[in-house]
Amino acid sequence: MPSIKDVAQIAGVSTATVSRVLAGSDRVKEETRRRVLNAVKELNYRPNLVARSLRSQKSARIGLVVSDIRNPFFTAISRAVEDAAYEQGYSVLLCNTDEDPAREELYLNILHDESVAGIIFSPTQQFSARLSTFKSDIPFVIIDRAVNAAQADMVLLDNVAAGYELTAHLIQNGYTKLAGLFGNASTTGRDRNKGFRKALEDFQLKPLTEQFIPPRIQQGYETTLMLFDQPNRPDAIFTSNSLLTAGAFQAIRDRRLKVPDDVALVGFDETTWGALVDPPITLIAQPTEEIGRTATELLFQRIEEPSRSPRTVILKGKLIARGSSAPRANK
Amino acid sequence: MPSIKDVAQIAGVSTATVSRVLAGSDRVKEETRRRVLNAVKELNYRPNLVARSLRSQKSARIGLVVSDIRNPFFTAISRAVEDAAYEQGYSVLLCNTDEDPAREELYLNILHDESVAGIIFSPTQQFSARLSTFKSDIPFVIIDRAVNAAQADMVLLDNVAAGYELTAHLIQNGYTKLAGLFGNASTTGRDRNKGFRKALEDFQLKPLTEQFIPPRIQQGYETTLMLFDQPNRPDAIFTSNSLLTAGAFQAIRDRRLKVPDDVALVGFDETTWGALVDPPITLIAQPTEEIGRTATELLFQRIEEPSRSPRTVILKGKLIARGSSAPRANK
DNA sequence: GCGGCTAGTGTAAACGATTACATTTTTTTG
DNA sequence: CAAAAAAATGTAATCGTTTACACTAGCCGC
Repeated sequence: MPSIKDVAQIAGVSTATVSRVLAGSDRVKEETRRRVLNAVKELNYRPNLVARSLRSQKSARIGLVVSDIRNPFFTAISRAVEDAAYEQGYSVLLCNTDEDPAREELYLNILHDESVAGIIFSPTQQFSARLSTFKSDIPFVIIDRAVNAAQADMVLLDNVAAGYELTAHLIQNGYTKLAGLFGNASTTGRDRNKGFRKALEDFQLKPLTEQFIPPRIQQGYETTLMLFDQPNRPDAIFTSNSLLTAGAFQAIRDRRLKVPDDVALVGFDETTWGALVDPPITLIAQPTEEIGRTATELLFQRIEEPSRSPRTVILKGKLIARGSSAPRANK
Repeated sequence: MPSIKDVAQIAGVSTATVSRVLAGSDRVKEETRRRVLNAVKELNYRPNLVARSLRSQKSARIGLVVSDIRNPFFTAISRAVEDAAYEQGYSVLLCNTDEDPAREELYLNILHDESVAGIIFSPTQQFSARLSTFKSDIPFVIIDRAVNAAQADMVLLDNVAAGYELTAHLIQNGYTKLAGLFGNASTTGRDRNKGFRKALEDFQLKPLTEQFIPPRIQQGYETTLMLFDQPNRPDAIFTSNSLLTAGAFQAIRDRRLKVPDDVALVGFDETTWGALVDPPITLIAQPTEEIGRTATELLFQRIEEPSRSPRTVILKGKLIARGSSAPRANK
């Protein structure tokens, strides 16, 4: 493995000069630069990033901490972050917390030890609470979930508005007995619940029920079955993320109910399957590409200038109305 | 940020001793060890992995290079790899090639520069061809796709057998005019095609058509529409991966055809949606957790002992028969 | 009582880059 | 043309570890 010394020797210069050429400094004669670049090519030299990192006390790596990579939302986000990062010559360390605060702590430590330049992070609710006490020398950007300790950069969806819009859509299409399934792992579920309530209130309705449960397919499934076993059955189910939507959909099928005639179903996040099932699912699509890209850009800006005042970017979701919430037939 | 020097000073020993304690060497007096550990705790010292990595010329990072993180198969794999790696104290650098050989090369270089300890890699077909010439000092394990240059560790599905089983299933259920959609980016599609052909041959049938196309939803969609425009329409469609399955399914819906009465559909990989659509999709499920875990273990073994003879692990898929290929009604 | 062991510890040289500072070479200028 | 300024390059310290080697102290056997 050639090192900078080998290059220096071949080019007949000092390592300092090689370093300068590679860093793109302009304080180097054109002819020297050529000699160095030739030597680099000849040896097929590539600088050792570990050494560079140690000496310069920074690295071209960022960490991405998500709560479940199998959630299509986070898959899409990580894809976007990775693309944006690589465009800037950064690589991405991906961490999966499974909504487990202990794993969150573990991974943040690891990322710290790895000297990442920054972290993009979707924290659990438990962690958010401690975030104010968690003072970090590493720049970070929060995505998807609001945290109170507002001295952090954030990229969020306007969840209250989205929840409102989705609920209003249901009501306007004639549904009145609404049940809500909300993820309990983050503020996202709570905010979407706020919008849900607000819409019901504005239309002078009451929610049939509101369930805060772990954001898992299985939980969505079980809870939905349970709803159907109640005497007063909902005519529409609002789910606050795609895993719950999938679980609810499955439960509806297993009970051989018709969507939307027996029960309507709406949720969040565009997935492969949302448009494939029959009927296709009405949902609020999040601009995942934009969220990931914005978060990455915000992070780079903060790395650049650590003391800049924190900013929060709030993006709008887009209602995609489909068959699962079609206007209610008169009964 | 405390360094090993600070710890040494507080404990009243040399940095060498601190290092020995941390490395778990036994050549350290019990009392000294206690003093050092106390100092570590007091300072909340965490060793700098970059420095360690530079000095010891190894790192606790591995690279995972997949062709499309949005493919649920790779999502599941990366999840499994990450879990297995972290159990050993390793972190994972995730790279996305999009089936693009240029990006493959880029990322392999980056991983090399980052001094990863090893790489888990699903190469494109183009790259596989060059793999024999690509001699790397970094241990790596190939997953999902066979490469000819057999001096590499591999973890593969028995794709020929899986293709055979899935095809035989269709035939036994009464379908005779089979069309096959195969991904053209890797050997996977080709191997599954082999099984497809073999089964047809064994049952003395001829394929209606075989299409090798990019493994994208859009391609699956367009190709399927095209099939329906041919005079001789298939009564069953075999797809070699879940993105093609999704595309085909969409095309079938758009043409308002009934599954399986008008046309049956089978594919690969368990996805969230496979069981949700109506009818649910018959498929070969891959043991993703096992593939990821095995690959990671193989990689650690090779890191441990670089000269060991390469081994190939071949795992079996599991046929999950569902409605989309139900026995054909007599016509 | 002395050479040889062993256990425990310290000293200092790596690892491969960057960079402050020093030095040399070239150009400008009065 | 000499002095000053600017440009180009080199020297060597440094980042935070690990580790080969050296060293000390205590103990053993003869």
